[in-house]
Amino acid sequence: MVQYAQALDASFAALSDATRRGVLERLGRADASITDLAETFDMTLTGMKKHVGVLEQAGLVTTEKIGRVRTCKLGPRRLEEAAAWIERFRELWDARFDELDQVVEELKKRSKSR
Amino acid sequence: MVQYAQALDASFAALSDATRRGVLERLGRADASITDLAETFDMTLTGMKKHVGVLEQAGLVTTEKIGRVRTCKLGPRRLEEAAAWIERFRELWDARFDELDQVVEELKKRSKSR
DNA sequence: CGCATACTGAACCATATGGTTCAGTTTATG
DNA sequence: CATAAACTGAACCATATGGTTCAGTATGCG
Repeated sequence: MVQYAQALDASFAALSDATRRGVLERLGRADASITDLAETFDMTLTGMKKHVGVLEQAGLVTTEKIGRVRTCKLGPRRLEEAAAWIERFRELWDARFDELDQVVEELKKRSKSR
Repeated sequence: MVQYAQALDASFAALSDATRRGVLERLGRADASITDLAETFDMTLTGMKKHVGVLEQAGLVTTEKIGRVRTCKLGPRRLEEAAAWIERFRELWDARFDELDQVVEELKKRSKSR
């Protein structure tokens, strides 16, 4: 259960940066080298490499170095867990709000009778 | 579009901590005071207050202080955006993998004809 | 070989994060 | 009124994050 939590930590943390979300979208269109990505997001090679490292660590991206070039591509579908967490939580959330809706209805009735 | 990105940053960042995810789940069951939450997660009041602050900042939680007690409850459904981003991305992801399947097929054909 | 390309690693920097303690303030309650 | 409870804010700490520069290493190409 702890590992599961850590995986979620890593996934959500990886998604919490706009540049990294952009990289994921970019890689959704086509594989790219570090240089490609660095240029697209106007950043140094070193900086982009760190972002890719974070994504790779989270399992969202895989990379392979062939010759001089490291090619980045989308990794296995690690977002399933994150999506599942949100989904599970939304159900809970909805249940909670349904409860609140009832309270609101109750208040409306009361204000009318005043 | 920038605000939208920042909202996503905040949502995902808020979810990237196991304690905060736990707080959300806890609040899904019932509203709670800072003291309640601090005890549940074995943490100082001050520490918990910071976590609640992060969740509130991200719009995932709202709080109201009545008398001495600040009551925390789930906020408006801010996770919709986050869920939507992941969902949109998953479609892209699936498309990408389908595409790759096609490329693989293409390569198989070529290698046969060579 | 010689040079350019593509990446890598170390070091550095400013700021953020996750936590603490300690010293208040405000609000019950006996 | 006195004391306890519940929170708040400031200060501090260690570590992480997001970025840079600089100095390499490894590879491809003419």
